[in-house]
Amino acid sequence: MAALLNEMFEKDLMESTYNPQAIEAEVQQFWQDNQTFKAQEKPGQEKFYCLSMFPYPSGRLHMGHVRNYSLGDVISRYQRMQGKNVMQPMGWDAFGLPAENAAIKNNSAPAKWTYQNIDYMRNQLKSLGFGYDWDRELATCRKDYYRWEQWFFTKLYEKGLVYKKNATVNWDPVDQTVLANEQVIDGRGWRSGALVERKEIPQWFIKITDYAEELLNDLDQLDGWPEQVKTMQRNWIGRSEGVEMTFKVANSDSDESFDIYTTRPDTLMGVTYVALAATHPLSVKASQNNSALADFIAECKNTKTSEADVATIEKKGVDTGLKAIHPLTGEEVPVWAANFVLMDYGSGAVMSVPGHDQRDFEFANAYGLPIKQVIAGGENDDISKAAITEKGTLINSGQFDGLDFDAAFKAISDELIAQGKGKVTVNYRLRDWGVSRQRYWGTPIPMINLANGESVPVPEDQLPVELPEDVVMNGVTSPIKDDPEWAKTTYNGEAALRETDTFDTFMESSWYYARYCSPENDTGMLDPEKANYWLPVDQYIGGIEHAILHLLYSRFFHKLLRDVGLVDSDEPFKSLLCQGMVLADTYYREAENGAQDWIAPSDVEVTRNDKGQVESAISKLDGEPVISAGMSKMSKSKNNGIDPQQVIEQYGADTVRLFIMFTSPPEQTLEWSDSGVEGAHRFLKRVWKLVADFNAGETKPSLEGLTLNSAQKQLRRELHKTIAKVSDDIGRRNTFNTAIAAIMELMNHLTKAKLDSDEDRAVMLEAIRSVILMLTPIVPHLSHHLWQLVGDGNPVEDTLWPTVDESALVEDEKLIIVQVNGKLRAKLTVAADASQESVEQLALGEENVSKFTDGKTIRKVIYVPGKLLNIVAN
RNA sequence: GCCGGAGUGGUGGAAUUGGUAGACACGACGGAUUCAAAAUCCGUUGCCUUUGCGGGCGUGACGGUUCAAGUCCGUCCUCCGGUACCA
Repeated sequence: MAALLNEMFEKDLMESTYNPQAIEAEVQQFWQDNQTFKAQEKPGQEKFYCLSMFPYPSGRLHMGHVRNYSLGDVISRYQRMQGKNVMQPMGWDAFGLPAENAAIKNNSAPAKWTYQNIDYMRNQLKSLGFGYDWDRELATCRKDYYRWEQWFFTKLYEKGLVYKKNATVNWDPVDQTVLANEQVIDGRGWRSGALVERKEIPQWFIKITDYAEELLNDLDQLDGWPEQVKTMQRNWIGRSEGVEMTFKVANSDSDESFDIYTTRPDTLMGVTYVALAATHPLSVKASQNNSALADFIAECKNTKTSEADVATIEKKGVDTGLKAIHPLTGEEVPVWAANFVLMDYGSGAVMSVPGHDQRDFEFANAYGLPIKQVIAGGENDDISKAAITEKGTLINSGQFDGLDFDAAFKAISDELIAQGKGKVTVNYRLRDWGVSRQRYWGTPIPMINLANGESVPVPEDQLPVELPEDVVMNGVTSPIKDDPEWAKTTYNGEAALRETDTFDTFMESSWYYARYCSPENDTGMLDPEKANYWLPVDQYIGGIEHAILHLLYSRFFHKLLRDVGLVDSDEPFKSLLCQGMVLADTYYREAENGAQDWIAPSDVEVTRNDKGQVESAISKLDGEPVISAGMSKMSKSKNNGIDPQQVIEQYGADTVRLFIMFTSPPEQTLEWSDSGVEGAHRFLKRVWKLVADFNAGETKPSLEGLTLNSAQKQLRRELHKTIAKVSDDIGRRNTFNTAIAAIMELMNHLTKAKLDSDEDRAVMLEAIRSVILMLTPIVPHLSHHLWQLVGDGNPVEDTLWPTVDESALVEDEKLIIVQVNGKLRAKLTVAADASQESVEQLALGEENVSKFTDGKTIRKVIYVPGKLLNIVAN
């Protein structure tokens, strides 16, 4: 008797309270012991490679990571339940600037800081229950990873895809160092405070422009990518057809000239001046006896390098005194130096047509340069206020008058070609990829600089060029640049120096997805057989902020890998999902100096009025009011980060995952809400209770041979409608929020259902099992545990997704919406096979319908079968 | 500046192909339970109007197409992402 009581007590304990901490630890142990997520090539089975963008090991996971990886895990687990052979790996994008900054701050080495962070964050990922194959883990700062990147770069060099040229950087003249754009604040170095200058230094480039056409065209085959991302990439690559032509300099002794490119050769007769970059060789030469120009060139040194800055600065220029000869008219036009023309882009010179380009128009007005109209503007023919930028018919263009854009393009380019002064070309906005960084914590560039000034790749047998990890950061210079010994080497018996620059960290993140297929391979960059089994990635998930650079570089790298024979496919990522940011409330107080003192949302209490609107916010610490500043991205600077760890400890990983997946659709921003988290937790408790209540009964009857009443049939219809919707939402639409809403709706029906008869219990068991299975990708710990109680004896991870019973969906009645002139007037329930006439008859018989049709003529009746009837009357 | 995206109740969001605007959830309000509270359960909840049935209005702004517009078109506003060395 005592034993029985004890057993009942235990059963009761097990089933009446939801204790996520205990369950989650136990289930995670099960996955580890059973190697549940170890992935192996299985040629007979359909594979699914699901990849989330790997994190930078910044210290702790933030909510953006949790969101990204929850999405990836839900998709992985769903695909597994579709019977696919799923591989989901994880690793670390471990090189980068923050490690150097942290090392300087903490007086330690970037490597040590990085490895500590990786260890901590790996545990955090494990506590969230993500189904990764940890055997494939990689870190890009390990030499067994970056050695292959170095090897690959030397291959690209041999193929002629790598070259060296001068390029502009942000130079801190006090610290004598190169700064990232991020390190330039209001034009000054973030540490030294010195005014930052533009400086040209030699750097390595990879010829991504050789692949511009293919990178553009292959976007068309990426059906699984969001249209907006493809559009952004197309615009970034920026293919244009135009004319390249040569302008000769008039008043020069030698035969000087410069090239310009234009997509609007039709406006050529409207050129009234040309503009050169301040650092263009011709303007530099002209400045030798022109002090105003020399001053201007010096001033332009302080223009920042980022495009956003260049595009928004006040447009300034100085007359160089040079004259250029118009290639067709032979007229002389003034040559100006301008701060908005950059030497790094194109030829460093542009033709200016103030009549038909708004920037040129404003510049011409500011400096009193002539404006000539050569395109008829139609309705908008007034060029006194603005340029006419639309295409149109040529005027004031001599022999070309009357031509439209296409005809003018052809006639003018033909004329230039005939005179040997120009040609029609295709141009790309895309520029070659500069991969040199003057920083320490990155992959050393495997090149050797010889005494004669030439550079050669490091021979294969000397790879990897190892980055020393045990270093001291002085806060300014890279330790490998500081160490006089590190660069010393020999080449063909002669003393030489290694390159001390390191790669752009986008290099490492451009091929990690392929390395996961054979992470331990030490005889090659990839194992082609394994790479071709898994690649391309079936689903890639990451932030929209990577829409252009990372994704374009990875696509480029994949084509390079293909062209050296390492992979067969053309594209790395079949489908792409871009998730939005995670926001949280922000609160502040004005400090005495007027600055904003940001207060953590967890320290703030909000009071609401009886409509639920926020009335005031006070600090929990001192009870004094604080100012609410709305939602913004979780960040240190706004002190509004929510630590995933704390939420996991309080509610469990399943609650965090459910809240994140439920609150917003994946592409949108997600607004953190503590009460929303509680709501998610409440739902899981209701699921637990439903299963516990069912399990308190003894029987688990099968539906087979039972006759259901209409309420039971209705419940089964709800269940199978839900299965259909959830399958579509997760499998096709990636709208996990509506999938969860549908399960919640079903749960609201289930908690009201009876459990009196075998039939009731049979229907409920089917429903409970389906609910658990549908929740498995989202809340895998709870589902695993509940499946042990009511499942079929196999682990839930090896169970297939529930299927829709079409026969349960059949409805014998339909709801018809009745409108008069497009306004809702009645709702009718009719037999599923009712004819249009009978529906019309019924509708017109409704008092609330006839009220609006009486005394009017029915002009038209629109009937959408089984759905809607609209009576048009006046 | 340029490229891309978003804007719907008090709040997050739903409405999938132009066909019931507000599913689901949070909050708020009312009730049950409780000595009391927490937890839980039940109900109400876009705004205005109406005893009720109902009616009018309503998806950032203005205009248009349509029997019908959150959804399509045009013009604009605000916010967010990217802008090549943050990752």
